[in-house]
Amino acid sequence: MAFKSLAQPRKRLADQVYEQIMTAIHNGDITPDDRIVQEKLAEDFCISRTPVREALFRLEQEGILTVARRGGFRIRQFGQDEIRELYEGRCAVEAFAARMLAQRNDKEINDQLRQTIAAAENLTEETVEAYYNANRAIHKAIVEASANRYLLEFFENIWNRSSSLAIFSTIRDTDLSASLGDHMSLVDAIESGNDSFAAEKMITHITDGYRLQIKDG
Amino acid sequence: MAFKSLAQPRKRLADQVYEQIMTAIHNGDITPDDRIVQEKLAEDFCISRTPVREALFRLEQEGILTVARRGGFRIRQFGQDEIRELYEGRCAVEAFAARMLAQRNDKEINDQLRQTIAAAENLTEETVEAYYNANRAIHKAIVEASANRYLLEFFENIWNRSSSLAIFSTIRDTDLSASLGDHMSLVDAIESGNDSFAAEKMITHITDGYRLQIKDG
DNA sequence: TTTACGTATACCGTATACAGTACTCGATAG
DNA sequence: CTATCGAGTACTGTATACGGTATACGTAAA
Repeated sequence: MAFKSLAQPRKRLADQVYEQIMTAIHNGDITPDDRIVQEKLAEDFCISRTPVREALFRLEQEGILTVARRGGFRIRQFGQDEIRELYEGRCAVEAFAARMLAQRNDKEINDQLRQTIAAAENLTEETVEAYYNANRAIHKAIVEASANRYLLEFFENIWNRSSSLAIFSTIRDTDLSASLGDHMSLVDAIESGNDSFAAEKMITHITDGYRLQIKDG
Repeated sequence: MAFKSLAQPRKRLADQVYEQIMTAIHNGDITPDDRIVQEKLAEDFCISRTPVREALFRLEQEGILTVARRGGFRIRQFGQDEIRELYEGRCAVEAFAARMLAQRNDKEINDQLRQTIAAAENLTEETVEAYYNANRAIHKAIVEASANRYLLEFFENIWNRSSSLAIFSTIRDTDLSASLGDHMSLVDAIESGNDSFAAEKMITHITDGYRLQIKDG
């Protein structure tokens, strides 16, 4: 007798609300101008305010929403300073991941990374959205390979904040190919086994992306 | 007419509960064996379950509490793997802070750091607790000096998890002086202006602490 | 027309109520 | 004595109710 377990862990409504808002932000269904109000949202979802409340607070704590005056929340906006700091945060996390990978220098992992990069860079459509997703997937793969749950947590923390503005993807089409092509050389650096070199390669890679970003804005 | 503003921003009960639990954990008033139950806690505080609930979820999200079976929460325990990963997380964050400081190489900041370190290392009592606080203060000062809110956020995130076990302070008395003395050389490294060197110096400093930690456990 | 003020309302925080789920533990059958 | 079942209970998640605070808005005075 082999039944599939249907015990779903923690099926709380708040989680679903959280997800829905997250994707709504990602799709642009919620813009930075919109004011998100507990009561209104609860009514839309046809549930009570309690779970909505919980989801909103979580999103606030993660820096995705911010309290609006007149009550309610808004999508958090970023000034140039904060964007720079986000990139610096990325450097800290991802450079150390690269460093760890270089120290380990595991052929299997490196090959796997190459495959992931190749697959991700093979864009079916050349939109900014597609580029963003590919770029994020590649960088996430690197952090995941480092096998450190905190690095991964911080990675997601940083990138999730950008979902509203797609901060890390505001790059003109002309720059796409150049930036994408650089990823393989990250693995080259890792494969050298020189951990400092790998870390610095990652930093310059991210910093290059930042330069394109500010040149655009 | 000059009255003091009594508008207190966001004076929610949940925040107070959060703080209380946090310090209770820090003081050891809540041990990892204790099971924290919403109803019970609400009764202790003489408030309803709603704000307690909110505080507990926040503590869970921050990785300080974890759901216990039979309901309720308990203090999150760490295996050796997770402790190593915490130290790696520290390396990522603090090494990059050191790197940024070396790049800036601002005499005023460096001098300020030296002063902070000297003040913190001047322990009035030679307890592990005192050592922990001094060490944390010093490292926090470095990250604060980097002036990056995300690095600081991650720093707090990591260190707060350790408050239960005081993970980062389980060092025998004999090692205290050695480990404390090393902090000034961190500033030396920053002052060299060589950013990679500063980063690596921080990594070895933290790794040394980790070695002491595992030798102890 | 502008300013001051009172009232309505929008929204929130907290308390309470209710229903469902998972564990405990004792009783009963083997 | 061990295993199975069922009632009780321990907690939770969600809904609802209530009171308070800040904003919006209309009205009257200058």
